[in-house]
Amino acid sequence: MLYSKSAEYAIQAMIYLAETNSPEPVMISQIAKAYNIPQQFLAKIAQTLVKHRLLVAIRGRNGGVKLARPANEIYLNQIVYAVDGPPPEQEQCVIGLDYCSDTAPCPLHHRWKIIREDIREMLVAEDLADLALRVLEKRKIMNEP
Amino acid sequence: MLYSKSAEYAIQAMIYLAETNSPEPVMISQIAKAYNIPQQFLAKIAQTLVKHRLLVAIRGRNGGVKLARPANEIYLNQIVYAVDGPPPEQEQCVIGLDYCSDTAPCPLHHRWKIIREDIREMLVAEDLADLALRVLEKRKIMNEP
DNA sequence: GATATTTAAGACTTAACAGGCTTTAATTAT
DNA sequence: ATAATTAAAGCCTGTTAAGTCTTAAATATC
Repeated sequence: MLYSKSAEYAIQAMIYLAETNSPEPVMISQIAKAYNIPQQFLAKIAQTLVKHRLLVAIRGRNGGVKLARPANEIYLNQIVYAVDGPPPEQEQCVIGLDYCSDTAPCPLHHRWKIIREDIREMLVAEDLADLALRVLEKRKIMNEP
Repeated sequence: MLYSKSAEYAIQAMIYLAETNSPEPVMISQIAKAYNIPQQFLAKIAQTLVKHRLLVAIRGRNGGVKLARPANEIYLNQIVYAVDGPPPEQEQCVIGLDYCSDTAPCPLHHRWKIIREDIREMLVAEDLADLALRVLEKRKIMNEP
């Protein structure tokens, strides 16, 4: 809906790294197992994240990946942008009209604009440290009977 | 974003029919030209809309398609549903977690729930008569110097 | 009834996404 | 040095969305 499956996996993996918060690198196989992500596929996604400097990779024994900077400095939109590519220069009309603007709006323009902005804000506002914390809370709830 | 390209074309075509508001059927080729939709592709989409009783098709000379009922009784979500298929039984978690609910929510759950509901409401609320009217207004604005 | 016109239907092509498999390169431990 | 381990990189496969092409069926006009 908001991003590709690859971006979804990327978010999960980054959250996992923020959760464990380990100074040592974490193996991709371990992340894949924890979130049930196809390992080879995640490996390729990780490469992209390394290239975009969201992850740092260490090869060889005791290798793995870790966050390239503190979790509270990494935001969802950065991850999505890195994996799915940059958002379109010009906003696309929601019903696909060639021309659609504030002054000559399509029927859904104003209503959609608000929603689109809400989505943008959500992805811009949420950082990995926050997300990891709330995932841990979720685990706590789920482990209670 | 909200629906497939096919559904987008379907919406455009249905709006066109609501705009012209003709008791006579309108040829698919004419609709395709008006909204710059690949004709054969639109023909196939139209078949789907006929099967879902949103359109009525008349074959042969002077044939074409027309709305199966008054424009103000056709809503966007019905079109999207017809073309893209029914929405999933269970809402998918926005970051792809296996289990995610109000009581054990993923980090984005509450925030996303509101947005998702806004989208649903938009598609449920807008009917073709309304949309056609606003498209006509748009045209008027665009034809002014 | 023959013909032209229009949708219906199905096979086919193309591109992108999701995922798998194998080899290479880097690094650590022995 | 050598072997083991781990990410990097490349190529291959399956699936789906998007779009094209061809033939069949229905219908109005002549």
